[in-house]
Amino acid sequence: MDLIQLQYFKTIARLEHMTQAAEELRVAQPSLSRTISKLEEELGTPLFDRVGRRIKLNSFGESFLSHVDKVFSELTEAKRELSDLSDIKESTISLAVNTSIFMPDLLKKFIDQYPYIKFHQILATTSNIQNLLEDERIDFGISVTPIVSPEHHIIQEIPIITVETFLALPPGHALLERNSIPLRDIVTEPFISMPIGYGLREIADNLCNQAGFNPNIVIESNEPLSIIRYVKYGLGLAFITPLILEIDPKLVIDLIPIEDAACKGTINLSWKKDRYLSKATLQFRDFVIKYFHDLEKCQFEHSL
DNA sequence: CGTTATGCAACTGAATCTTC
DNA sequence: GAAGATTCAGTTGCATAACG
Repeated sequence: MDLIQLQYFKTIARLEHMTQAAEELRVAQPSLSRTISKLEEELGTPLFDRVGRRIKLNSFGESFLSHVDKVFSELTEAKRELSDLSDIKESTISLAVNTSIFMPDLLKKFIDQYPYIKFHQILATTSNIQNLLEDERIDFGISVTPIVSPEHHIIQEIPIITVETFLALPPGHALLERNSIPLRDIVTEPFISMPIGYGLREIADNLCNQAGFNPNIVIESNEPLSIIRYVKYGLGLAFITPLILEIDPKLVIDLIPIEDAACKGTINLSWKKDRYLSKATLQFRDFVIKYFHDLEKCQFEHSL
């Protein structure tokens, strides 16, 4: 039994399709078929049920897969640990986020301090972040809504900053006279919004759902600067967090608090418990916590 | 027709043998 | 003992059979 066989097995178990697995693994389908047959022969039990021209992981296969996953997980951990020990400075940290507003500023400041660390960042929904962490395909998740329940035992999640969502209004808008606005008063207003998948969109959708309406989104953009410009041009209202204004001083817009209680939330940092964290990832985690601590302090001072 | 399994030839790499 | 040749087991890809 060797790692190639286990790698092949893992792929077929995931896809439950021999031809697709062969394509993904870049080997000929017959070779893959033969390799798995030999593995099954060696284990003394079939790992897949052949139903007609379909193959399906059976109970032996499921049991074996959980052990194979552990083997690969151990090897990955070992590689990372050795990489640390040999002081390899080419560390890469992978992240999945559902809010990217502060990422350029955060990463710029981190890379200024740790220029040898590289990043791989993807945008993901809250539930995708949870899956990616569980599969160890990312080191950290950053989300504007909690990704797991507190009793979840695989993922560790900590709130790193409290944020309040405000309404951004165009200059001269009638509602600017008010000190605060209940959501029921803006049911018919047009909105500028982040696309689905972004945290701010999740927050906006949740707020509107709780207030009992679907927002009339006239423009979607994933660029905060564009959203603010559209609002300034009077094309609609937008839900935004003042954090964005702290990070980019060029952005100036009138904000009105929302009366509904649900508009306050936290940005959360999450990672997989019991996983070996390299020096680079530990440095990053500490940096993120401090970054948001400073940002919150700054936000608080401005509000005084 | 699409998918998996099988026969066969070619290739690969490790072990062993031969030659110098 | 080192370098090249040979052997052999295991793996791979191509062609194709079997199957639904």
